Amino acid sequence: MAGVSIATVSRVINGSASVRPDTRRRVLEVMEQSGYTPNAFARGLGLNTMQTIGILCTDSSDLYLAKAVYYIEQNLRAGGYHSILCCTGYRLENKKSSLDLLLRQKVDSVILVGSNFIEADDADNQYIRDAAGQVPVMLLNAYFDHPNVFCSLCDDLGAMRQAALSLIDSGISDILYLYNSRSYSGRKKLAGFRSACELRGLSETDGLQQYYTGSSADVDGIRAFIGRLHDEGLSFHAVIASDDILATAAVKYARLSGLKIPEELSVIGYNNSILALCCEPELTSVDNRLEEISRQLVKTLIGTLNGTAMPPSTVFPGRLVQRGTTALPDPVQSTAAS
Amino acid sequence: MAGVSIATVSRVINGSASVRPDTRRRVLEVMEQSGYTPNAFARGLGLNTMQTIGILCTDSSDLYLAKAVYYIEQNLRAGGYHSILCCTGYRLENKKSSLDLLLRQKVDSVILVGSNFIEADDADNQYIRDAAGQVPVMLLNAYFDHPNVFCSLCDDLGAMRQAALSLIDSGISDILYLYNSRSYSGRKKLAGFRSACELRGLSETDGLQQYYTGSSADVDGIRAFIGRLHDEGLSFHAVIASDDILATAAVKYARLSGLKIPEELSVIGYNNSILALCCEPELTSVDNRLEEISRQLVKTLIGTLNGTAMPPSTVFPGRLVQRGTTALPDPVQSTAAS
DNA sequence: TTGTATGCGTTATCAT
DNA sequence: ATGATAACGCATACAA
Repeated sequence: MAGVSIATVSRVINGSASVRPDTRRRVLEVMEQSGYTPNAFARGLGLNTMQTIGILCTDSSDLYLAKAVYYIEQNLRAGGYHSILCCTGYRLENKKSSLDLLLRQKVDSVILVGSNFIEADDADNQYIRDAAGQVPVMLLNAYFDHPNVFCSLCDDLGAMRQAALSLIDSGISDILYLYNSRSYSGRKKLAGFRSACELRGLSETDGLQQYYTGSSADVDGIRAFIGRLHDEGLSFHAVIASDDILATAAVKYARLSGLKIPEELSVIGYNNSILALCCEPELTSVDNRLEEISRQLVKTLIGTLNGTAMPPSTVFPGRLVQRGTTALPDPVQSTAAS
Repeated sequence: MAGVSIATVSRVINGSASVRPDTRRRVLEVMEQSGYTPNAFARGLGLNTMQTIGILCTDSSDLYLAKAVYYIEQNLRAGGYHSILCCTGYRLENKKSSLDLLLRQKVDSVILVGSNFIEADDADNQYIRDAAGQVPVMLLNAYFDHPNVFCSLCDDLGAMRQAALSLIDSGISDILYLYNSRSYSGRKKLAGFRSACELRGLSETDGLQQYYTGSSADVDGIRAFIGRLHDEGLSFHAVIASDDILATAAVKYARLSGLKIPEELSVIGYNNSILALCCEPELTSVDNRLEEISRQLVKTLIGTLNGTAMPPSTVFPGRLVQRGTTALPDPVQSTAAS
């Protein structure tokens, strides 16, 4: 002790104005040379917060989710918050128990990364409503209308519709839509594709909307799946995929079938990930503004925690980044993957 | 309160044996219907732990590091620990301050993911020694000999040497070694390549060891870099890369130059990542056993925290997974990327 | 088997 | 401007 009471030390730590400059200096000096550090647990107990946010995601090794987690963590830390990560997998029970685990740990908020947390059957979303009763619940790229639930997302429907319209208007009417997720976002993308078809009067496209059930890591399996579709008589001159990896597989399919890209087969992916650049030719892909929606999410969160009223939902437009797998007129300027 | 003292409640929570079954039942019942939850902060203060591990990594959106973080988090949670993630970037100052941040948060241990935390100048590693004075420090795929520092890693040197030897013994002596990291692991891989060259009497290969300084996300830039090397007169019939993305760029270079793979150019990557499967043809790549070393790391950590003596270092062998970019004799069985 | 009482290291309220 | 002291909610040593 530097001849001063515990209360004054606390005031120095928290930068209270009502402490004489030389007293502050003396205390800081002792703290320095004694290597003193405030006990975070005691602090947490007193303040009822340890400035920690729970990040839930189904699989942080997924290309897209990993980037999202990265951006979120960066922004949170810049805002003075710690990030506790929890990968839940895709089973509802695990999502629930993981969320509970975080709430018991008394995080200040939970961020649900990716739209896999919004179930199609609304009764299954009760766990989200419950959580919102305790802390602000943040949704990245998903939408859920409920008090204390905040969303930051890309207009996947609009972006996918625009991508499809671009292809259709360039003269291709037999487009295979390939998807592998029925999450909130997955449903929106599909709806966007359908919307484009309707707008252009392409009504009989059901057979051209194909759901791939296997692992998305099995690129060759996806390629074979596309090959089978063709062999079974499906005719298509373009593939729009809900994810770059599906699109990559489509490019491999074309190569192994001797189809020229984009002359005989156009391909559009989604996410504008590193995979788009690894492809040959490089993939045209929809950029869904992951960095922006992540930043906005954290901004909304911190505002909410500070008691500021924040918009319950922020939507960003997508952007089609054209590269070598399409030959669209009036191409958007190509940019590096984010 | 269910007619019982606070001490008994605590005993019930912690599963003490000395509490009558019907008392326990009564307490649990009240806890259930009142929605009681133990306060994690108070618990942390009393026990001096919140069962939390700090995970440090330079960039959790990196393909390799993201997978590592994923495996580690899975194993930690299975062991009853929470994971607090902190992405530091590549600057030493930020690594130090991030580590301090975690220690002040009173994590039970820190895990340094990837070998970017071991500096070439040993004086710069003092921050690791300091940390080891407070908590066990775990290193994933790096080596550092110091009390209370534990390592779990792949024998990158041996794996890379074996990969190079395989190529050389198949008759290719002009191999371009392409790398983009001088981390501990990066240095070991380079040493492995050099060792193979020495073993086979290929002494004049300095010009064939090329360091790429640009962003690893710039696939086309890497491809162009390789093209320049060729244009400047460098002759090579194989490329061994320290990372799958560099290898992917080499494959693109070959395609755009009209070189047949593997007849005119063989390519070997490293990490056996999803990129290896996205390539056409698929990449031969070194599997560095990320899942195993991650599991071992957490096993060692939990043992240490439980007071069990654990080996300071565990090394796993690498494994060459042969695919379409090489035509090696006696091929190892091809498997899916992990 | 159960209850009482103390300590954990802060923050915050109230005096001084 | 500073000190004394009461929470904060649990675990635990000790008493019963």
